[in-house]
Amino acid sequence: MPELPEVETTRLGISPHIEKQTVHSVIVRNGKLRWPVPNAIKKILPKQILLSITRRGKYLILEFKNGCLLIHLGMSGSLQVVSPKKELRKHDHVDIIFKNNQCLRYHDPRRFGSILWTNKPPFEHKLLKDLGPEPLDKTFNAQHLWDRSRKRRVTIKQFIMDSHNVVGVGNIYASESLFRAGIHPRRAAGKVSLEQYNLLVKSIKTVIKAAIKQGGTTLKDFTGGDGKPGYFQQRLNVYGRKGEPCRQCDKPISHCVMGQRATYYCTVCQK
DNA sequence: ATCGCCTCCTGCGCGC
DNA sequence: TGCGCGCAGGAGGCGA
Repeated sequence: MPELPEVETTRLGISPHIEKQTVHSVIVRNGKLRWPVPNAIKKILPKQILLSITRRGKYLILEFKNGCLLIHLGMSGSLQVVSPKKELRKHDHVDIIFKNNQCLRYHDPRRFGSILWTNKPPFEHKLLKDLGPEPLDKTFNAQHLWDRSRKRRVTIKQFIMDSHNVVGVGNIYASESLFRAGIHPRRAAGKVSLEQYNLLVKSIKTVIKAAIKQGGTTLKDFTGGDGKPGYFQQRLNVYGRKGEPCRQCDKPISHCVMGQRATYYCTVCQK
């Protein structure tokens, strides 16, 4: 389950091999992702130069002269740059082969990810245009969350996982940052004070920065591709630790389901 | 406008 | 050891 740090690490890993390169061909072995992979890309992309790879939230944006490829890794997706001749694994659904004999290979067992094409500027695309700020941007601050949360009754956990409020806070980081901020995940977003949002924003930034740093050290080899997601290396305080002692107070970590998502917290340290 | 539930899919872990 | 079942999970879509 790639979180934002894994997506950013992926971007940094693949860019040097394929940026400014010309597409030779596209192979779609299984286009049944979250949405169908548009057949048109097989015609559109060849001979086009990949101008840049950027990121917005968990979307990778591959910019070409006449449009953009938007790639989301979903839960189990990954991208690797490999030799086009490299033996296929199960679930290697799409190859974008470049004239420098490098192949961008999309792998996704659960097929929750997506590969889309848009002719318009990418930020006008329906999936990108209403996204909230990047968590590490200065516009992501306590005032922003406080303003958006007035009179909102959704839980604070669901609120920070909503990409319209801030992008890149996945299920793991939501539990972890709420623990760091001492906020109970079930609190109504509208009842969280500005002061607490200040703590929460700091926590989110800290957790994500640490993960990006980790990702950079553990996922650097994108041409070989045996990297493990950064957060596996991270010391998790609550996520997946149901019944284990809280690292701050020793009380067993609690678990519940919120909005269909596993949620972990400490009833003593989080109010 | 907001909220809560559903859906896509496979691998894994658990129980027997 | 092997089988089958149930569940997790990102996030858009939809009905209430």
